[in-house]
Amino acid sequence: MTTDEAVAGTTTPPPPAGLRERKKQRTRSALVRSALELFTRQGYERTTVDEIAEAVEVSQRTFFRYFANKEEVAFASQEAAECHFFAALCGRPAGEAPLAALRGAILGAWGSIGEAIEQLVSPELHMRMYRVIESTPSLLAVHLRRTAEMEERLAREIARREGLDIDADPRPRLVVAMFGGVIRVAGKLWTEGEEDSVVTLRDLTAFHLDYVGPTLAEKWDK
Amino acid sequence: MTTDEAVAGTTTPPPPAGLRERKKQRTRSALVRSALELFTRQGYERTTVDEIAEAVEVSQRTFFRYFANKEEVAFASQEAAECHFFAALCGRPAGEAPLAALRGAILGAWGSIGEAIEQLVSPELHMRMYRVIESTPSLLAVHLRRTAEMEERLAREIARREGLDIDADPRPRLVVAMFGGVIRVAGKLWTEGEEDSVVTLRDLTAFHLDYVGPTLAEKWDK
DNA sequence: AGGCTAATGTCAGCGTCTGACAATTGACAA
DNA sequence: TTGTCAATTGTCAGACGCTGACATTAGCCT
Repeated sequence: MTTDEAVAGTTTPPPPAGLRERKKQRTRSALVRSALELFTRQGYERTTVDEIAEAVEVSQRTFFRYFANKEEVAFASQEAAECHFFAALCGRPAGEAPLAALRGAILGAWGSIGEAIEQLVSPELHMRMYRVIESTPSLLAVHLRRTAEMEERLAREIARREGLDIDADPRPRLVVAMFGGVIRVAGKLWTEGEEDSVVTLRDLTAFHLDYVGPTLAEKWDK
Repeated sequence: MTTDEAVAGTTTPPPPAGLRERKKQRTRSALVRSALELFTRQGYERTTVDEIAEAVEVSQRTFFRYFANKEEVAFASQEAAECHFFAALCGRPAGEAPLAALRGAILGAWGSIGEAIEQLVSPELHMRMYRVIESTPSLLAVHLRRTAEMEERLAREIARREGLDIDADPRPRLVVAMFGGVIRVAGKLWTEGEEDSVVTLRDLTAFHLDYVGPTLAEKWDK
């Protein structure tokens, strides 16, 4: 491991990697793009893994070497967006109260969502896929589990910021649970609505976040 | 439909039904019991549908006539408990504030959880299965989706109680989302803990509910 | 008793996913 | 450049979840 990686963690590694590595990345990207394209066009259940693999001209077995299962490829762009959001939270000023930091992070992340994923898929495809996820029972289930995992990470980060022991103080998990609930409500309403743009989702999120009021929102006394 | 059913909704139908019906109920119960027994003993993934069917001496095809998929049988006792809880909410006094009603319903339901399910499986098995669900990724995902569906029903009931239009006022969904988040945190801590009893879970839930404070907790002005 | 219908069993087949082994291809040094 | 090594991929077989179609069994009702 180089010094760079050791310090910066998951920074973008030097692009001119070996031919092998680049080929792998291209195959992976192609699989994601073809999969999301097929999922959004004809539905998740009506798309077989064979179809996806065939579209990229690899074997089915190769698909399962890149993705543990059919669901995983459906969340590829979500994964990128979530990493983006989490990084945004970690970048918030230390003095900010927990809920304010979460609010700032999500609104900022929604604002610059394009940058984080456009090298993988277009923002339009990403958003269409989000709708497919919300309206496909099996995908919705996985989505909620992934969300729960993210909330656990968020709670730990909040606890770290506040200098609290996450196993002794329930407040980090509670404020994150509240926050997550609000995000879900906003996202669901957006899915059911007409407007497609990311901005609409951003505004809707901000509006709903204002409803939770002062609970656990101010600075915590230790 | 008789007058009885029309008034009482899902009341216990007259037990002396036809032989056919009783046989079906026995088969279903046997499938649930065998399934939960196997799931809790050797794990969900390591149990095949064939095993379950074989234990009850029916064909695999028959299993899938009783349950749409392998997951469904895993949630049979949860289903009963959830119905019990929802009924408890509907029975709360009309004057109670939303969060207070939810709180009263869940604590009451946890208290009398046994009655609702002990005719299907033992409370111990029910609780052991809950732990399996929380610790099995695929089941956890489904559990969270089911929870989300229940929260939608709860939000509608809250809106009804308060005389609000659920599509116009976000508060019913928000208070339920908050509530659901708290329940999840409590349930998760209980799963990770040592204590097995239902009482522990009940107390843990009550304790965490007290943390959400006054937000959306008081009576709402229209 | 005998016909009707619901419940069950059997069979074939699709789709997801995995292990094993062989074939291919990039990486790297002699 | 070429040969060796290791990583990537393809092929094959098979387990498991799940479904439609059809035959068989068994409760119900006159």
